[in-house]
Amino acid sequence: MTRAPQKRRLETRARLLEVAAAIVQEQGYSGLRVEDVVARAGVAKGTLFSHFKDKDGLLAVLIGDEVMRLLDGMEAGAPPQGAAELTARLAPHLDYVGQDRVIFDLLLRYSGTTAAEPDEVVTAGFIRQVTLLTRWLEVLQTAGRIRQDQPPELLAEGIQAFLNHVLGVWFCMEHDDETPPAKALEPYLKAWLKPAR
Amino acid sequence: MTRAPQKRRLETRARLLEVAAAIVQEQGYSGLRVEDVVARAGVAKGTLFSHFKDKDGLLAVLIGDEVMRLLDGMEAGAPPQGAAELTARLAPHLDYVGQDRVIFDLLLRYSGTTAAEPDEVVTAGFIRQVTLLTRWLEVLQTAGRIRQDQPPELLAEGIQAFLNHVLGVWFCMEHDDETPPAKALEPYLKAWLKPAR
DNA sequence: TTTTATAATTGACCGCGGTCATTTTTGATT
DNA sequence: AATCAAAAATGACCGCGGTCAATTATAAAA
Repeated sequence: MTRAPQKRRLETRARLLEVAAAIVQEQGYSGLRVEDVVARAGVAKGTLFSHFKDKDGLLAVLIGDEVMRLLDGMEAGAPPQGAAELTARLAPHLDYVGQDRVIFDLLLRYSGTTAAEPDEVVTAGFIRQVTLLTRWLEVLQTAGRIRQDQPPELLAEGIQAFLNHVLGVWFCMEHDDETPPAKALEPYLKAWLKPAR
Repeated sequence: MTRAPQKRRLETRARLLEVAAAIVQEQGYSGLRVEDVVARAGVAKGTLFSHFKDKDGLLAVLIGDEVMRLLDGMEAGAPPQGAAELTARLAPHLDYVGQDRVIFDLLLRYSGTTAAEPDEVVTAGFIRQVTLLTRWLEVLQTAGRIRQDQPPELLAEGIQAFLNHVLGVWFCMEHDDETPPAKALEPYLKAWLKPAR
């Protein structure tokens, strides 16, 4: 008979996340070192890896939480009225992911998965985002403001592809180019959602 | 006055690449360890890092070469006659990249760059692929077989986005799903290139 | 040939993520 | 209280990518 996780353990886990979030706040995602986290949390290194599969597993929870918060904001507002407005609604997401390559890499690594395990907040976020997009697109389709010849799921996943594309280009440019992701996304969305005969 | 790289140095570099390619052949990209390469090449570790920025830099050359070979094959054949045939022409690329996550990650990291440095074969390959796609799409446009309302460059880069998308999903599935990237790509291409009013 | 500046190479060393046999804590059982 | 098994935590240890001051090889200058 296996026992449920005890209170003390959950506290430790919470403290680890708390400390990690604080360090990210101070030094950015790329500055997060496992040794710092465990030191400030007052636990041994092995403990961290008993709570999270690896460093990415820890980051996934942090980033997943943030994505969830962004999605709360997106869901709260009114659905977009047209293809152009869609870009604006996605801008917060692009801004967040675009600020640090670590976020982007991690989201890419997990964002295609459909099976959601307890800790996989990232995966859950991905599913939620595609679901939200699909719902929006359905509305736009019935309103006749975008193409109707494709299922909304396909269109939604296509938008995901474009999101990642413009972000990938953004990071490869190393910010020489001053075209922010949100701006770069527009032509793709316009062409992708344009009504077809 | 700086001197040109000497013969001996070039030989060392060539030997490193040779050995690395052999090890990849035997154990796959993920099995490549820097220590093995330098051991079999008969040089010190530091030497490798004077020839390549880091491990990825070495892999980039290997993978870039392979991509170039694939592109030779693509350019040799006749251009595709329609949107559907495009998928088939891209299949070799998808098969190659889809075989190992390391390849995918590395190509993603570099594939957005436009500035090509001497060693950046990956970048050169990316540019060449987009150029080739653009040329094909131009032909298809004048033949009236795909949409004409968007510049071929945009359509080409959109295809890149879809390529990466289906590959990303492919790797996240960990091969539970039996839909190969080439198959998954089709609906996106059809919808993306479909003539619009 | 000797000297000299620079190119090329070396390998001890470091940082950091991750492991695992061992120890400590905990909560149920007698 | 004493005993015991499972859970949790520990920290010495490892693998491996990457660095850099020191050393050696090389080609031009004197």
